[in-house]
Amino acid sequence: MDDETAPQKGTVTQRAIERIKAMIGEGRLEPGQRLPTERDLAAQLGISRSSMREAIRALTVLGVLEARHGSGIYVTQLEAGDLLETFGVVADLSRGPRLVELLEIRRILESTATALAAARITDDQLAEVEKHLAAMNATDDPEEILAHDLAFHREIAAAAGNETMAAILEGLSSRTFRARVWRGYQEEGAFERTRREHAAIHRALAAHDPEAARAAAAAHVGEVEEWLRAQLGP
Amino acid sequence: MDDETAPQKGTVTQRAIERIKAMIGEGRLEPGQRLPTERDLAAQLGISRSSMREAIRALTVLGVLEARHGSGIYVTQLEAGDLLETFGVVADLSRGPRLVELLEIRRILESTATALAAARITDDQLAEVEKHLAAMNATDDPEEILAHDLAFHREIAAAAGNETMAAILEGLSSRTFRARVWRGYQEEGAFERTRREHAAIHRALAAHDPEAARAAAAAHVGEVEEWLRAQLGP
DNA sequence: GGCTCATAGTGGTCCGACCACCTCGCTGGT
DNA sequence: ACCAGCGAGGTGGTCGGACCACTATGAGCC
Repeated sequence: MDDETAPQKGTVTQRAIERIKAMIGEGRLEPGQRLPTERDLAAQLGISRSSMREAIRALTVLGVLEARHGSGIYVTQLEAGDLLETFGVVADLSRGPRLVELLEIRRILESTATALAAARITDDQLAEVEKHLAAMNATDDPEEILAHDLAFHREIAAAAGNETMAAILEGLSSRTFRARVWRGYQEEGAFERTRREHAAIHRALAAHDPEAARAAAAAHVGEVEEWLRAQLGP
Repeated sequence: MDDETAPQKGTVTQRAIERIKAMIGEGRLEPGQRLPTERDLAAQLGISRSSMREAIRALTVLGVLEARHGSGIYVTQLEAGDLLETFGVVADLSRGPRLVELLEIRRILESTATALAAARITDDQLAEVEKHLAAMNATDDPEEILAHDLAFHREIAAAAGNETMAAILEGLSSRTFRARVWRGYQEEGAFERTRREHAAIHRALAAHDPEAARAAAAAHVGEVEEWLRAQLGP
C-alpha cells in the first residue's frame, strides 16, 4: 500500500516541489541540513535531473533551500528573513492603487511595531536609532539619507521583538520600492517634515511611550500614503 | 560604456530572472501578455533553454509568470493574490515561536481589517457573512466548520477594501496552518467560545461599529494566540 | 606540523531528442 | 455560406548525457 504508483497530478516538477516541502514540513529535513545530490534526489523521486533542478530552483527562490556551487544543497535556517525575501518582489512589481494598499499595510504594521518598540527598546538599541537619526540629519545626499532612513526603521522593527514582522516591513521598504515612491515625495521639499516626524518617533521611543510612538509612526507613514493617494486620484 | 560585456554576476539563471523581472517592472511586459517561447527567450538572452526554463519556473512559483502547456508563457495579472500565494509557504513551514509571531501579525491585520469592514460593509456582503456564520453553527463536522470559518473571515477581509491585506490574511489562514493550530485548540472545547466571538464580530459589523469590531477581532485571534503561547512556554 | 596540490564530487550549463498538449486553419459535409 | 471534425504545426514538459566551474578532502611534500 505505497504511493509508488505516480498519482499523476500536475507536472513532475511540481510534485517534486511538494515532496521536498513535505519532507521539511514533517521534520525529515532539518534547517541547515544537507540534502542528497541533485542526481540522487532525481533518482529517488524517479525523475530526470533537469526536472529536479527546476524544483530545487523554485525552492531556492522561495528561500527554503540554498545551493552552494561545488558543495551541495542545504535547507536554510527557515527564519523569517529567509522565507519573506520574496515579499520584496511584491513591492517591486506593484503599481498604482496597490502601492497605496501596501503603504496602508505598512502604516498598520509600522505603527504597531513602533509602539511595541517603545515599550521594549533597550538603551543600546535606542543609541543605534539615534545614530542613524543623526546621520540622516547631517547629510544632504539623498542616497545616504535613504540608507539611514531604512536603517532607522529597521532598528525600530528589530526592537519590537517580532522577527517576522520586521522581515515583512523590510520587504515593504525594499530599496527599489522606497526609491520609486520617495523620489517624487522628497522632491516636494518634504525633507523638513520627514525630519520632524522622525524626531517625534524618537522622542516617543526615548520616553517609552507606546501610544505616542504609535501615533507618530502612523502619521509618518500616513503622510506618504496620503501624498501617493493624491498623486493617483486626479 | 555598455553592459554587453557579460556582467558575470551570479548564475546565468539568476541573471535571466532579474532581466525578466526588470522587463515587467519597466512596463515592457504588461499583465496578461504572452512572452516569446522558451526557445526564443533563451536565444535572446544568450543562454540555454534549460537555464531559461529554471528562470521561468522560479518566476512561476513567485506568481509572476504562468506557463500554459501547449499554449505559451504569460504574465499574470500581477494582482495581490497572484504574488502573495507564496506567503502560504511561510505559514506552512513555520513552527514554534514563529507561529506565535504570525498569529500576532494576523491579530493586528485582522483587527484592522474587521474595523474597516464594519465601516464599509454592504448589506449583500453582510448577508454573505451571516450565511457562513449560520452554516458554521449548524454543523458538528470540524472540516466543515473550518471551511466556513475561513470563508467567514475571508468575506470580512474582502469587505475591508484592501485586496493586498486580504491576500496576506488568506496566506496567514492557509488550510494547513489553521488545521495544525486549531486541531489542538478546538480539542479543548473551544467551540463554544469561538462561536461567541464570531457572534460578537458579526454584531459589530451589523452595527457598523469599527471600534467594537476591532476589539472583537483582536480578542478572537488573541485567544488562539495566547493558547498557542501557553503551549510553547510551559 | 603545516602547506601544496592533485583529485573526486558537487552544482551550473549546455545540447539534442522526444513527448503531451493546445491552437488554428484546412477540409469536408450540410 | 456555415459549421463540425480533423490534422499539422507550435508550445511547454520531460528526459538523458556531456562537459564546465567550483569546492572539499586528503595524500604527499617541504
